[in-house]
Amino acid sequence: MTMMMMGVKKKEDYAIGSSSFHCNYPFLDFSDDKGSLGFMELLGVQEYSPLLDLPLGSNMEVPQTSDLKEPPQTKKDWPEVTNQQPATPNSSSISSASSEALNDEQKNRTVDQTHDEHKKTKEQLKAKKTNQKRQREPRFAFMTKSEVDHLEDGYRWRKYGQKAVKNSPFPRSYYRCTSVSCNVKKRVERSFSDPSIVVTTYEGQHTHPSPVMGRSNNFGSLMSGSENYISQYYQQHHQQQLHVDALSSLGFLSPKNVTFPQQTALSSDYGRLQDVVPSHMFKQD
DNA sequence: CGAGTTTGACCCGCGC
DNA sequence: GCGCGGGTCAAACTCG
Repeated sequence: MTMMMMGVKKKEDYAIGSSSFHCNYPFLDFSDDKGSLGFMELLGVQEYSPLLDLPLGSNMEVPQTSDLKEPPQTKKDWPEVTNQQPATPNSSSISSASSEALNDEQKNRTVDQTHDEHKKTKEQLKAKKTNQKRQREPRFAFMTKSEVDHLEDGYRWRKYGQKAVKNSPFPRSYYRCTSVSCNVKKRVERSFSDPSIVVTTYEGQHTHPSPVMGRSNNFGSLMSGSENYISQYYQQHHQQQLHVDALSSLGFLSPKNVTFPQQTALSSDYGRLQDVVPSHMFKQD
């Protein structure tokens, strides 16, 4: 699907909520697709250094950087959760109901076994922690204006947690890619300062193609459409190869097919999608 | 019945 | 050492 089929409108064509911040990012219209998204605005892409967990390309224009909940952190160990599940889920769980049904001997045995398992797991984790320098997966935060929290992006996700965010009425949801051996995670949360903004943070690389890419897919369309814009953005910041790698790892674009237009094609107001997409591609009302 | 969600408990790092 | 907050686990639950 192309950008034209998807429809692109200028921001000023929309009035969403009470948001009043200035934005130079593309505004994508899904209204002529059959999906339920309606509209979605890509507000910014934030990349994080895998080593320091600090945002890269810090001069990127993001409306409200405080919306990106990743605090600037120094070298901090990154929890190594992938493939570190307890070996025996059943024995590691302590259920009061089941414990009551057991006699004392069985209870003690079960508890001992449970403790052993916990101890084992902990020791294994500890050993790994001390022996391995853990490295963070690259992370990218997408700020989008959307009516829905969990945006369809072409991959299947399983929610594994939800936490209340401090100083925010909106919870943060944790998702993991459902594909086996794929450890990509993402966090989704709404901005406290502007509830119409959804901040999606991706972490890791998909080890498989998108299961639904190729079919009519809203977010896939968005990313294929906005990849040009994003690529150009990073070209401006001399990080094109890094970002191409990153986006391709997320399944958003194919490095082979990426072409960078001439630098001169970019105006000083490079953030506008209008500047990177021929004007005839815009749907005018 | 399998896949996905909910949710309380737990772990861990960090700041004080 | 302690409390707080972020992140994850996993049993219970829901849904198709």
